[in-house]
Amino acid sequence: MRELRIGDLARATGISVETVRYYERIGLMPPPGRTQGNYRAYDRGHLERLNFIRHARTLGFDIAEIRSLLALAAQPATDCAAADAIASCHLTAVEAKIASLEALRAELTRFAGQCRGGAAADCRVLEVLADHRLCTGEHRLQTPEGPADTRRPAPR
Amino acid sequence: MRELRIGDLARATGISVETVRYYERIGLMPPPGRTQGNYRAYDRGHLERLNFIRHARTLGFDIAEIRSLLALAAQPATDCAAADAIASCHLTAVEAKIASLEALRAELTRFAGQCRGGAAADCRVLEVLADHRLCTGEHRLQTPEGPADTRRPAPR
DNA sequence: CTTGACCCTGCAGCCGCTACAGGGTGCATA
DNA sequence: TATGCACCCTGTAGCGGCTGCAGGGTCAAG
Repeated sequence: MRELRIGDLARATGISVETVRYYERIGLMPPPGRTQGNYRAYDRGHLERLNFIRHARTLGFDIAEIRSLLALAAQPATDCAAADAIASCHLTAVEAKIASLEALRAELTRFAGQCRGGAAADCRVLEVLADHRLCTGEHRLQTPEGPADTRRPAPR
Repeated sequence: MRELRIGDLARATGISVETVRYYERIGLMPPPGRTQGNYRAYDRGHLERLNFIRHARTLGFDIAEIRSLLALAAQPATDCAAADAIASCHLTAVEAKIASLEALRAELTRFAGQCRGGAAADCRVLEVLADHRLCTGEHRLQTPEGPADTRRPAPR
């Protein structure tokens, strides 16, 4: 099988050339051999490793986790429990993130899209942001009697 | 009401002192007045603005969105539709993120926590990462650094 | 007069890339 | 042989949204 240039590797995995070089720089990919013209020359092992990395990134594992998983995969005799622990821990984190985003969605649906076309002074969105207690269901305008913007305008 | 030091503002909003200074640096907070000892001196307007920012960040708005929302809030006469559009757009993004995380969770639950205590060579987690097609239900071993087999290289 | 809490500026680092600039290589075509 | 073009190289800087630190200044209490 022919040697692979970095662009071949990129096309084969869907990872950009710059990112492949970045992975090498941070030690996630081993430095490949070089051609006479100083081009990186990859083999099938590199391709498989990069695919492994891509799959793991797609699943949301961070670089440190991937490093550990690669180390475990490189030693087939070790106990698999460590790999399972990483995955389970990651699953828990994903579930937590989903929960917090769902809470966010609940709050946003409470006021987004409720525009009645009025002026900003009556805007439900801006009201809620100005006084977060409104999120809990109350509905009162917070703009004080004086103009809300006695402060200087934001620079820039 | 007394002037507020940056630490007072931080305590009152739950935003760190460093972050308040950062918001000033990027023009999200207007530069406050200074005391004789060159301390920042904030007033109630600053406190309200910072609370607005915190609420918006809590809801996941990014800095650019917050800048727009603040600009709209500062001009009570303008049409509120713009604010509503920002919020609705953000809601859509949140929903998309939830959907993609749920897909992730589905994949992860398919193999995380299935450790039978064996060696890494038989590890379901590492198998899946080495050959993502396994996610769809197949079950065959493929160590990433292992000897080249007859599997064809990934297309694309 | 000293202690300690607070404040100041400026800059570097985090993560995971991404995007240049400024040059070299390799192959097909005129 | 010359030319063009796609590809490759190194190095560096930037993104967003902070966070942390060094090395100093200020201020009120004891």
